[in-house]
Amino acid sequence: MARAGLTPQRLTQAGAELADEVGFEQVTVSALARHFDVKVASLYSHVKNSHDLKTRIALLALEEMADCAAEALAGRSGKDALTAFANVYRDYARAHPGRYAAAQLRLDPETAAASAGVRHAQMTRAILRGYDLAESEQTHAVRLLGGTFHGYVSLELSGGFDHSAPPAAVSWTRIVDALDALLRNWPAAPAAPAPSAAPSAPAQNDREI
Amino acid sequence: MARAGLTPQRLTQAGAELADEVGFEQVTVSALARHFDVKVASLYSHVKNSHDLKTRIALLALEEMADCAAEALAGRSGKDALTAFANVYRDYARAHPGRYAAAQLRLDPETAAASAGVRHAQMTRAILRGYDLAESEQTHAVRLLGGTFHGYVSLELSGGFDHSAPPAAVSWTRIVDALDALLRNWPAAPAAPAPSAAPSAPAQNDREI
DNA sequence: GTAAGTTGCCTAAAACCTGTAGGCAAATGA
DNA sequence: TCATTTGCCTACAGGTTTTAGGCAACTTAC
Repeated sequence: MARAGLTPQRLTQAGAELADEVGFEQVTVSALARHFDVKVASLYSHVKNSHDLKTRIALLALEEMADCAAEALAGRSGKDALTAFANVYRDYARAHPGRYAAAQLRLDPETAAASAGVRHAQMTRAILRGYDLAESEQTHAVRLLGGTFHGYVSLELSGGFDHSAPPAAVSWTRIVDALDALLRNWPAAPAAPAPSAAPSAPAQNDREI
Repeated sequence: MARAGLTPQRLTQAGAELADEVGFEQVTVSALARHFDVKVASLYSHVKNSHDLKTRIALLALEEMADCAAEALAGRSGKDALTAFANVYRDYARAHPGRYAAAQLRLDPETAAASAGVRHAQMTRAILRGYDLAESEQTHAVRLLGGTFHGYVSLELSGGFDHSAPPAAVSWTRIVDALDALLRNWPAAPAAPAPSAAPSAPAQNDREI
């Protein structure tokens, strides 16, 4: 019988496309086998298991996002860079919701460390060079940007902004403006507490619900 | 034979607990049946199907989060309210990762409109009363806060901050500080573009990757 | 060109999850 | 007590995951 020409790369690519069409959750070894018109068991020579397949799709998505971001950042700095970076993030998620969901897959530490997620974080840090932040504040700012971009896009994709005005794109622009303003006027860190002093701001809510 | 005393409520509650133990993804009708030491088919008299079960867990989580937030907000305003609200959000997610994941389930519009998610959004808006924002900017600010809180917590839970200093709790505090500063110095909206003018800032990246 | 070795896809089968249909027994209530 | 409702059951059909082992199609070496 003719061979289908399966490879891990082709499976990953097809899996990514399938994810964008029907959602990352629906990407299954069976569905992929149907797509290649091949028996399910055949795929197990190319990917270890279902989780391996999903991980490969996640890594592909992270790679693509980092590539887009790198291209968008080239030659830009300051607010221009921040805006370009933010838009790449949102545009990618909207164009490729399945891959974007894949990129959110929790990777085991070694895989994550070897992924393009690291490049992404480095680029976020590079953007901050256009702002005047103390070294000790940079990680906080990186996490703020990462969290905000991811959170906003994630809420938008899940339909959270669908039924209220204004359109999500308008808020997005204003939010990037606001983050730019925030980075230019980053609040001073509070004085470090004396070593033996009680914590200055106890958690306000740590009870079990 | 003795009856197990199943009800939709008990199933939902047990499902929520199971989600916190093994992850929302792993909550299945079968697993729940095992928990009650009952045959799988028996559950289908109480919940319509697997999706119905998950939706009920999501609604429970949204309800609990809104209750916690309401309690934390009582008697507070300004930065105090912002901090309390933010901490409720993060603390709930850390204490109940499975329920938190459930709360992210995409609900159909009617279900979402009837859920406690609405209350949550109203509380966010209430917090903004402590700041001096133009009416037209409030929705943007609500979306910024929602996105940032959700995004940060989501990244933290998925382990994104595990392998870098400082601890996630430290950045969290600084980020809430920064958001407070931002809300107190919200940047002016740019002048509205003339009706027939070209868009002032074309998207920087809308190509297909 | 052909024999040997490798690779690729196959069949078969076990285990688990979802969901439907119909049945019997326990609870309820007149 | 008898009829009805309710709750959990058995049985079954269909789908996904994963392993084991087999044969045919490629590749390579002589």
